[in-house]
Amino acid sequence: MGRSPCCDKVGLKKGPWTPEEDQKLLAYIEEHGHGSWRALPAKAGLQRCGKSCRLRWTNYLRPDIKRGKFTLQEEQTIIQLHALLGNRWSAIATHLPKRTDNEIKNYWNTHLKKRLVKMGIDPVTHKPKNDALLSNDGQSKNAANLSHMAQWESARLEAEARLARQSKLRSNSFQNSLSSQEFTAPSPSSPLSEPVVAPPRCLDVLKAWNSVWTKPMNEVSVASASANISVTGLARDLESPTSTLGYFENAQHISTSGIGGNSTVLYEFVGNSSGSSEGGIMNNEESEEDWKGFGNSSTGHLPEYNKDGINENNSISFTSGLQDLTLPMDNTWTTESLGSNTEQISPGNFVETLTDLLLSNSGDGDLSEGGGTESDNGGEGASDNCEDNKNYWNSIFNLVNNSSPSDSAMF
DNA sequence: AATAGTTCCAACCGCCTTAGT
DNA sequence: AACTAAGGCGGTTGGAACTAT
Repeated sequence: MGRSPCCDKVGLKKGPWTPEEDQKLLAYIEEHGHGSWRALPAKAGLQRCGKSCRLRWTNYLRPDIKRGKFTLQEEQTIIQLHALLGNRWSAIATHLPKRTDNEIKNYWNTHLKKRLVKMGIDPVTHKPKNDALLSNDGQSKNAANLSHMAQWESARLEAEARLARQSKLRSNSFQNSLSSQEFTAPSPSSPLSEPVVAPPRCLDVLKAWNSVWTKPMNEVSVASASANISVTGLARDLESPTSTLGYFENAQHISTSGIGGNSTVLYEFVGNSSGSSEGGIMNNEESEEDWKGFGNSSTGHLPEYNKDGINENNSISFTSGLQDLTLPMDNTWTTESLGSNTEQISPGNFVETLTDLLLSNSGDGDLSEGGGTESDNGGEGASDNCEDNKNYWNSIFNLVNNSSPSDSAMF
C-alpha cells in the first residue's frame, strides 16, 4: 500500500553529496527556485531523486542555515521545548531559527540526551530517574478529573475549529493586504527569498494542549502520583509517535518540587570549564558547561492544584506575562456555560484567549533568565511553589512566543 | 603505528498528511 | 468520495572521524 520509494529508479545516485552535485543544486535553485522537487533533479542535471535534493537543500544548502556548535541558549531551548513537545523536531526547530530539525534531532540524540541520562534525568520524561514518587492514592484523584477532561476537550475542539477558521480568514486578509501593497512574490530571479509562508508555529503550545486532552486515560494512574497538581493528571502524552514523553509526567515532576523537592524540569547551565559537575558526570567533551538540574526553582513550575485538579478557586489558572488566564473547573462546566462561569474567559474564545496571552507578552522573559537561579532543592513553601508553577508556564509560553515570529500566519 | 571501539551526523527509509484531480 | 502525487516528518543507519588501548 505504501508508496514506492522515490529512489528506486535505477541509476539514481544515493549516499553523500559531492561538491559538484551541491553546486548544481544550488545553481539551479538560485536561478529557478526549487519548484517541484520531483521534477528538479532532471532539470538540474542531477542523478538524484527529488526527495534527496529536497533534504540536501533543507538540511544543508539552504543559505539561512546556521551551522556549528549549539549555544547554551539553544541547548536550553531544545531541552525545554522537548519537555513540552516531545520528539517533534520540526516543531522545536521552528523556535530555533536557522537550525534544522535534523540537526536538532541529531544534537539531541548525540549530546543532550546523554547528558540528561548522565545527570540521572530521564530524557523521555525529563524527570529524575530515582523519582520514587509514584503511588496509587492519586488514582482516584485523577479519575475525578475525567469529567473535567471531557468538558475541556469539548471546548477545546470547538475552539480549535474556530481558531482554524479565524486563521484562515486572517491569512486571507493578510495576503490580500500584501497584494494591495504591491507585494511582489518571489520571482525566479530571486528564488532564495523563498515564499514566506509562515508556519503555524504559535500553535505549538496549543498542540501541546491538544495532546494533553486527547490521550487515553490509562496513563492517568501514573500521573496520579503527582499529589499536588492533579491537573497534570488531566494532561497526557504529547503524542509523539515514538516518544513516550508524557506531558503529565513532565508536569508531574514539575509539580513534585512541592513534595519531593528534587525534581527537575528546567536545567541550569553554569559556566564552568571544570569538566565535571556533581558526580563527575560530564565528560570533557561536554565540559564547556556544567549542567545542573534543579527542582523547585524560581523559574517556576505548573500551577498548583488541589486534589481535584483545580485550584482553590475551583479553576485552573496560569499566566502568560501580563495576563492571567483562569478557567473554571466546576462540574457543570460546558462549552456554553464556560463563559458564564468565569469572568476571565468567554466560552468561545479559550484558544483565542490563550493565543492572545501568548502574544500579549512581548517582554523579555526568556527561559534562560528563568533558568538562572540555583535551586535550593529544599522545597520552598507552597505559596512559592504556586508562583513558581506559574512562572514555569510563563517561561514556556514566553519561549514559544518570543522565539516564534509574531508574523505567524496563524495570528 | 596499528587496531578496536566509539561518536557523530548526513542521508535514507517509510509512514503520514495534504493538495490536486 | 476516492485516488494519487508530492511534501513533510521522525526514526534509523552507514560510514567517516575521532579516541582509547
